[in-house]
Amino acid sequence: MNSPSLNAKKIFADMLCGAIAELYGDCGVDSDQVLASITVPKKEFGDLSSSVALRLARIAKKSPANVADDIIKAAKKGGSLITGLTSSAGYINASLDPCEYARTVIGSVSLAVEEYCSSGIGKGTKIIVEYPSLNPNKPYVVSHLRNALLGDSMSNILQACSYTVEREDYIDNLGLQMAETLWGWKNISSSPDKKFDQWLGEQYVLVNQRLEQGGEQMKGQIRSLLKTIEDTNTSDSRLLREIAQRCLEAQRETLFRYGIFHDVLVWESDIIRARLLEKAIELGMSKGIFEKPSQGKYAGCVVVKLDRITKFAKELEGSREDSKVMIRSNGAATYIAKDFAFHLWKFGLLGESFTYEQFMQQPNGKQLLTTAPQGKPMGFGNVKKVVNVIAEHQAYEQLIIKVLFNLLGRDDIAENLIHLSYGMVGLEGIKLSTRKGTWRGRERDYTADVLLDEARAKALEVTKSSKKLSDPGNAPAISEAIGLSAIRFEFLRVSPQKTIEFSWDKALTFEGSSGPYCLYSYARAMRILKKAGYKKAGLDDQAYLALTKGSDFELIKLIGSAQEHVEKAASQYSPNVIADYVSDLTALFSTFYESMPVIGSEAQPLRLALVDAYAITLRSMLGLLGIRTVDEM
RNA sequence: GGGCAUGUGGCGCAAUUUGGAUAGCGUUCCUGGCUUCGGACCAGGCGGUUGCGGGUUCAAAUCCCGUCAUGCCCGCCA
Repeated sequence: MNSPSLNAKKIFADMLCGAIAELYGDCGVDSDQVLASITVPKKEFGDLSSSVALRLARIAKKSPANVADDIIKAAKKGGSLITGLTSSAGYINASLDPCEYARTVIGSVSLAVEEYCSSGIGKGTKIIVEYPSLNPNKPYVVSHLRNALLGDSMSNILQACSYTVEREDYIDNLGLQMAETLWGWKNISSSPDKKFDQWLGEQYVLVNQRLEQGGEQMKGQIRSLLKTIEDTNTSDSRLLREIAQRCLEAQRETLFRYGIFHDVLVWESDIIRARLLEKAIELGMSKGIFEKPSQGKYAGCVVVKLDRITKFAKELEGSREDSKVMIRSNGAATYIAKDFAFHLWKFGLLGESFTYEQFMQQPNGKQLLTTAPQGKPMGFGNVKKVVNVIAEHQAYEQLIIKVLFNLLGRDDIAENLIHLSYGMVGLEGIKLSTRKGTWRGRERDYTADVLLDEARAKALEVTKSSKKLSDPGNAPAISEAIGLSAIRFEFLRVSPQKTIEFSWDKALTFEGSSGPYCLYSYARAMRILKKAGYKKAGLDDQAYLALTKGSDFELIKLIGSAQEHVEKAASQYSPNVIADYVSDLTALFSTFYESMPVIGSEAQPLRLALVDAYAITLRSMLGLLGIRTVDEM
């Protein structure tokens, strides 16, 4: 979809460039800079504004105001869209022909419908988004939810930009946490009496409580379990995979309720089994970036020396060690080694490697696949770009992976490895720990399940007394959608790198800039269309003459910039750009709604088409946040 | 010791990447507005030395230097 706002800017930029070339020749201000100088100003200054004259003032040795006037005089008309240029305080302001621009915007929306907000910038590029990679031994709590929602929304946004997206979830089924979980399974006599992930998470807390009370014997048992689960042929490792499987299925129920889906699960144990790790170590040895010291501190280990890096020197300055261990002296791989192997695979440097089978059918109609020993190759991986949604406290580890690619001479890959880092979620003064069990609050558990239950319950209080529902029986389903919108919006409106002090009450706010307000706005728009018996049809040019230069045109301009916002959200890896846009859009619609009657007005055909364009745009932008609209509430 | 992130009206955020007009939005508080398409609403008002100090520039929340505060990280844990 071509962006109407970007097209308008380009026309304006071309006019400016022509004039600048004529007046100043090759003055060092190129067409990209001219385009970048154009913004949407406050409406009293016009529809578009360029600050390029301010920049040129020095070169031209004139005041910015004179430069602006000269450029306006020299500018040739570039079609009928831009009707006039004026200067003010050195800025060059352009006015758009409202009817023509409205025709472009409304025409584009009604032609493209659901595709209206999408962009082609990622066409032909495969990309992996990995999220949330929660260990399969606990329920989702609010802090994990941020990861899952960011990953889901980011995937939607990249898809809207025509990237081919693989949604991947890494299942960390080896390691200490899982060994502890297995110990609990074998030594604490209790059987699951609730949702399995919740129950397993509670067991895990019990194990940790016992560990704190000491018990060298217990610690020894866990250490030995840690070894046996790495060997895929032991009964313990098979038992643990079953436990993990059951936990995953329970966790999926939560994710599905939140509308979060994946394409493939990649198990840590399969990385070992498929010999990715071995291949990675061989590659590192043969390229000379790994070494195996026979003496000194790292005797018997495989390490990577960090003193040969050609990038990232600043970030690693002052690190306490100049080497990172890949393989321990006892032969066990470190987390970083496995992650490195995984990333070599992601970028296609280790070939196909995995086989897959179906894990389950998802409610969105798509299969969820999983790596598996007796499956078949499916062609995942081998992508150009990787986005890892991982908490900020793992930034150092993510940096090391980039460093390893740098050492391999593959800075191109390092640049395409994106760590979508996000800040931690605090909870009303409590630091959430799944180990200590602080997610089990006094009044409630701070799990994603409970949060959505409460959000739905709060929505239901309002919805059940609503007189607007065509069928009161729909209230529960509508309330679930409203509750979900509140939560998703609350998490996604903040830029990822900020920490969130999560408040149960604030997340369930339905007023102001919030998910439910967006849904409410959508329902109002749908009501107008329904009452008017709106049928989609092309508007004749006469209908556009009813346009004013008030909130109707402001709304059209904002709708016209949807793609630009989607592209910005994608290139900055910031779903909050979409949330901000949706806030502005809904607020502007309210202004329009209050000040410009639709039904019965002389402008009815135009305004109905505008309401329809608004509804389509809002629906697809909310869709990028994973928020689904309801027609009534 | 070093690195990363954050710091913007009482509270929660945007604008910082690419310097540009009076720093926007939500909320709280105050004042108005429902015989007219949905009040989960709208209009108006109060509220800011953009942590602090320098520098660059015609122009700094934005760039540079320094500094303070908060959080996280620098393991043969994951």
